[in-house]
Amino acid sequence: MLQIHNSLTKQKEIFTPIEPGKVKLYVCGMTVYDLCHVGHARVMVVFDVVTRYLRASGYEVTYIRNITDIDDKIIARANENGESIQQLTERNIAEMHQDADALGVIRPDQEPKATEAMAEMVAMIETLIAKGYAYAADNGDVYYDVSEFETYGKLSGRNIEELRSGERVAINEAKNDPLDFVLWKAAKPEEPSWDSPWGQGRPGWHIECSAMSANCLGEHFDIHGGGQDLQFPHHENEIAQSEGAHGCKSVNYWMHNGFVRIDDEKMSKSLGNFFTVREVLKNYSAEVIRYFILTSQYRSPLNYSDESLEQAKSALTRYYTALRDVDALVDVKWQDDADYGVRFKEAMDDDFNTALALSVMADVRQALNKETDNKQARYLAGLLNSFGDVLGLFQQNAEDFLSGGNDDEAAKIEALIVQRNTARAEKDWAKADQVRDELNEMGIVLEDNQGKTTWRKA
RNA sequence: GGCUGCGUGGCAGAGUGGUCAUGCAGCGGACUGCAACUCCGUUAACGCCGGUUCGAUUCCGACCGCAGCCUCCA
Repeated sequence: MLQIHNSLTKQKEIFTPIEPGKVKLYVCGMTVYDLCHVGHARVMVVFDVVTRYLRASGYEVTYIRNITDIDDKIIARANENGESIQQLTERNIAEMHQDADALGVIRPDQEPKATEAMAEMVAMIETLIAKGYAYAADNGDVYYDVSEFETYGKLSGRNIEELRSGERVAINEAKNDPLDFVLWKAAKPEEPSWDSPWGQGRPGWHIECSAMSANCLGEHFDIHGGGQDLQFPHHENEIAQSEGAHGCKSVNYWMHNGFVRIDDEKMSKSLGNFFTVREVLKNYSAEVIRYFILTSQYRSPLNYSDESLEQAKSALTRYYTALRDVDALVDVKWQDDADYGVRFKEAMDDDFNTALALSVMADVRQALNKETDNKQARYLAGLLNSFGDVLGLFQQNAEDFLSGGNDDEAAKIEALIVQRNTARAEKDWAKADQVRDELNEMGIVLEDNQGKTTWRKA
């Protein structure tokens, strides 16, 4: 039975969907003013695996991941670049898709954009005002009156008193209370704006997710995910908005993934210590990044380092080496496997423990390497692929992974291998080793197996 | 300051009241012309101090250290 750690209750709970057999999932996606970094990659990969596993478990999943395409940073960046907001956001959306595709992340069923949900947002704000949860200020802004929402703070484990005593609450004279948050911002000159009952303006950040999730999934849905940093205030405010406007519980299970860190510090744009996916891809294949992300449970911090990437690369190389020479059966389903399959399920059912699931796969790999019976070996390889489908691993041809995309050099490498094998046949070891050294310098490792020589990228 | 969470072997990272994680690396061996791959074996851990217990890395408490949130952030 699947258990999910619910941020709302801070404990693992048995997952029960609202509608049997169906799961409605909403994840907060990117604000598209720049390229994705490894932290964004983690969110995408984690919830990709959640979706894949739910589907493999028989659920029909509707997966929504929004795109924030209007906010302060976007406006600022577009101005800096001297381009339109649309140019900036469209380009970054394309870049994001490129990264996500490289990482083997399946596209969400819908990717709603904030700018395409203006009518829904305005309507929701009107409802909130009508119900007394929000007020229009003199300056044209509309604010949410936090004191009106009784359970404000339930997600982040705070109460209004605590928040009020915090040192960093910004002072804003238009608000009745510093804790109130903005639903609608009056337009400043030169800023993009939309019509509203409160004049020209644009939405606050939080309202878009309340509007779009309700729009795509309904007022009450199963799982809402995102990075841990969104828990407060973003998701807290989302609850206040959605539940205030709709008068019902909005989300059953809140899932928050841990941060990617560098030297024990959160990787973030504001700290400037981030690596974009694009940068990392120059040195490591996307699948290595994906494997690295899956080596830790999604709620744990994940420390980014070259060493960790190297470890992931070595581990993945061993899997592909094991898979390379076997003609895997294609119709193997891990769900039918009484040994490894059961252990894999137990791991994944326990709040998507991919780290533990990978250890099961390591056992399968070893069994595969030891297996002398060809039929059984083909089964084990198929099993490994079947697990890989859930984690989004082993989706490429083993040869392609191991050659590291060195196709242009392949002919040269093959020629050198022939040279070396000729030398070996003549027992000219000096010559054979010299050729191998030459290949090593090209970053190519040779493997002599059962009279056959294969190569891979180091 | 308030609120969360965390501290496991060289590194990464699961987990458990009393036999094993696993991966990377290391060491010894088999295989190999030598390597690589693979296999076999192997080393090594549970922040600190108390408490509960027959027994605690695992439960409880104090302490120390770290991170995150309280402001935009995945």
